[in-house]
Amino acid sequence: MSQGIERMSEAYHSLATVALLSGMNEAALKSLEQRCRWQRFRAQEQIIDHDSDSRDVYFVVEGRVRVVNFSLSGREITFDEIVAGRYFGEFAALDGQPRSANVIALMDTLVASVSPETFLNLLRDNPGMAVEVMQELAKLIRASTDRIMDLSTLGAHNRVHSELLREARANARDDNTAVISPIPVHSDIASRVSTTRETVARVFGDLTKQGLIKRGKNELLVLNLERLEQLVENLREI
Amino acid sequence: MSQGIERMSEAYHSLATVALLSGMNEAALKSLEQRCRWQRFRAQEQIIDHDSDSRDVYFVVEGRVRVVNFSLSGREITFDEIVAGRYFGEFAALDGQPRSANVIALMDTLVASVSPETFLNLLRDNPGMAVEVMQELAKLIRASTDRIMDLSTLGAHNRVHSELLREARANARDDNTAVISPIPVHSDIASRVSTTRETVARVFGDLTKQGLIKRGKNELLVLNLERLEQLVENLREI
DNA sequence: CGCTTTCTGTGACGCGGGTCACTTTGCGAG
DNA sequence: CTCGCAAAGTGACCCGCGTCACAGAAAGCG
Repeated sequence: MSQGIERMSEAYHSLATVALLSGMNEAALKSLEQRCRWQRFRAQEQIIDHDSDSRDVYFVVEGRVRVVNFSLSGREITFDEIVAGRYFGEFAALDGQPRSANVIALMDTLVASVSPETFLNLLRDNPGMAVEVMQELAKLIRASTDRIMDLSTLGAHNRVHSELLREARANARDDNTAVISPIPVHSDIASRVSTTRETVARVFGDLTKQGLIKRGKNELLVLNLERLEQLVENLREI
Repeated sequence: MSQGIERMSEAYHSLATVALLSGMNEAALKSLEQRCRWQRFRAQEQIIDHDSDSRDVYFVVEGRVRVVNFSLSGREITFDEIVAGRYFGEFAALDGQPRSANVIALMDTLVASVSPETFLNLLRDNPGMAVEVMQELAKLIRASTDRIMDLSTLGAHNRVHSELLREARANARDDNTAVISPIPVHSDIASRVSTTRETVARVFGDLTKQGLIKRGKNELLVLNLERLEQLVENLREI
């Protein structure tokens, strides 16, 4: 139902930017490129629907996508974001079960998809690739267990702190500050840590008052990374 | 620090009951059996500590183990239980990262462990096995995302309902009832759905009053599976 | 450049459920 | 049988945070 629009299949592009496939030789890669279905999605377009029965694996060649689910009450839960060079949709291909979530393009995005058979053959022929996929899966599980721990033991405010800290660490500078850019939208953060937009706004307000963060023009400044870390640490201990 | 007790290494047993290894020929299996470290743990003994730096993979040959984590406040979060014939500890072996959780024996348990190198070689030599591991990992991720959804969208009471329903479905009979045996300990359920013992007791009390469940001598009777299902469905919709 | 839409910031309210503090029940050992 | 310890009930309290309801601020867009 979701993909009513007739979608033009693009000319072949290169899969050279896909990290998982970097071990393949040129010929094999070319051949794979031709067996791919190439599609372009615009921002907000849905690439995978939770209850469709496709099993294809997608490589993100350009753009960025978000993996989300919705509760029946409409609450949006974000699971992951996948950038160019990475892939998604492998669970269904691996175990043949229905899709576990929706995938939505966050911007204009170019993807190449392969059938589950193609994907599995790829893994059989390239054991190193199989190991890489397993490592990726292990990483996802670790992230999930961390999130379950957070949801089970932290309050909503502390989850926002810890999410902010994650972002900040990824953009840390060496002077105990960090610049997060562009400024994250409150409701996105809320959806990542399972709380409400309002709670995120309140927490950010508090942190601003305490001089820990500051809104810039197009960026969020974390002024004291260390204090933020302590904040998260301490609240875990209570 | 945790494993102070000098642990007798057992004589070699058979790995024939381990599903993952069922594709191996007899000779290879024998050889693997000899390269294993065989250990027996008594109930409540810790097999893997969250912050030890071992990377071994364990096959459960006899018994049953539980995968748990503790918040700094002492709250216990149960992630999984692994029965004889299955395995655990593969994340650390796959990605070389520290252990993601603790593993504790629930009863007298016999395990066989292999080094990460041995495990990875096994996967390289048996592509089918690699696929099986990937499927298993995918299954774990699916379970995790479900749990994250539950934690994010359901109240504590409903999470207990849905956990009870899961148990009941696994032991359903064809007359719309189910028998869960032995009776699950309230605090265990609480740890599985991230709530408190008290809340589980209250929910069970309510369900008993409503005639949905009943405590037997050594079993818990679910008297109306359908009504229980509706209960969970409806509460999801609100 | 004004107009609409999407974000943000805050106050007030209410209730779900965690916490504490006991009591009661159940069970296995002696 | 009864003692003792673990598990199960249950009431009272109370506070975190989700919900509702607006009022500003920004940011697209025609």
